[in-house]
Amino acid sequence: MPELPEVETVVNDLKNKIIGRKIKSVWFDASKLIKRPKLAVFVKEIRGLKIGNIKRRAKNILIYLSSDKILLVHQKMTGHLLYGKWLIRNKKPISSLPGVMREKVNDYIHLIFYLDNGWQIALSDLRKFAKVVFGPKDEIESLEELKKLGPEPLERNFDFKKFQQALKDKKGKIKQVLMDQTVISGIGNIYSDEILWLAKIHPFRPANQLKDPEMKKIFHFIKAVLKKAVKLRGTSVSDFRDPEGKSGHYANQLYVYQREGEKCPRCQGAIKRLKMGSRSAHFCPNCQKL
DNA sequence: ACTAGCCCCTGGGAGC
DNA sequence: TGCTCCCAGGGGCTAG
Repeated sequence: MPELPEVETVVNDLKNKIIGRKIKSVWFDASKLIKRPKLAVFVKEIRGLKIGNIKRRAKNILIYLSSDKILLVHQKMTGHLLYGKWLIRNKKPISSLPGVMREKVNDYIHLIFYLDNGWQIALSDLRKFAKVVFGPKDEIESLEELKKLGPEPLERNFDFKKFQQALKDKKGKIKQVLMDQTVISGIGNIYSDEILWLAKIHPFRPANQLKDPEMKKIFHFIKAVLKKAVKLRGTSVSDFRDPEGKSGHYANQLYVYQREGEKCPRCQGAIKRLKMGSRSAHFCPNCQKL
């Protein structure tokens, strides 16, 4: 599932490929992914727009277009933004790049933007959770879902004071607080598990009861883990792919995520998985005491 | 105003 | 082999 490092990878890759290109037309077969505006308006208004900058905000991808428009894409669980060439056969996109194996994810392409250089940006999504929103710049930027987002953990001005401030009054379990996009943006289930294991903090600890040194450790590993994951182009443990369909390399750096029953790399104890709401937390009960 | 929990969705894996 | 059931989970939404 794409978290900050995966989305950052996608944004950086797309920057090199599609800035300056024009969107010629659109194809789709799952209109539910396009939340707004109405389909007819979307198809009509996006045609001919030129791609300016591309930015990441939390796990959202913001594609700035001419005419002061923004295309917002959230990949949610299984969404991929791909750059390639596809042909529509029997209403399904088939890769048309010579020598490129037809990837499984291509069966799940539900939206294609045709560019003026003959290439395409495609949104594939097995579970159809992804979200696409298009509209005037000021309208998109003032969407509640963007405005309520917490600070970006990798930004230089996100210092320990800001982190402390963000955790203050948060009675919830630290893992859930780390994943709360209104507290800090970009962290999901995988990296929260890893951060807390490295910091030796039990995922169920109430956030506002953490001592300063503990908070410092978490703060340190938030930056360290996310930076390293960005460098390694993300984690492909479920099915993250970059725009060329390639996997990230952080998966073999994982210490606890999806390693239930395996030995803790630090103390050789057994890694546990506990339900936390509708999510699961992976941790070492020996290293991470409640 | 908060939070806990359901829901969206579909493939993969376990169990029989 | 083939069926059923459970699981993965970001975030929007609702009920309490």
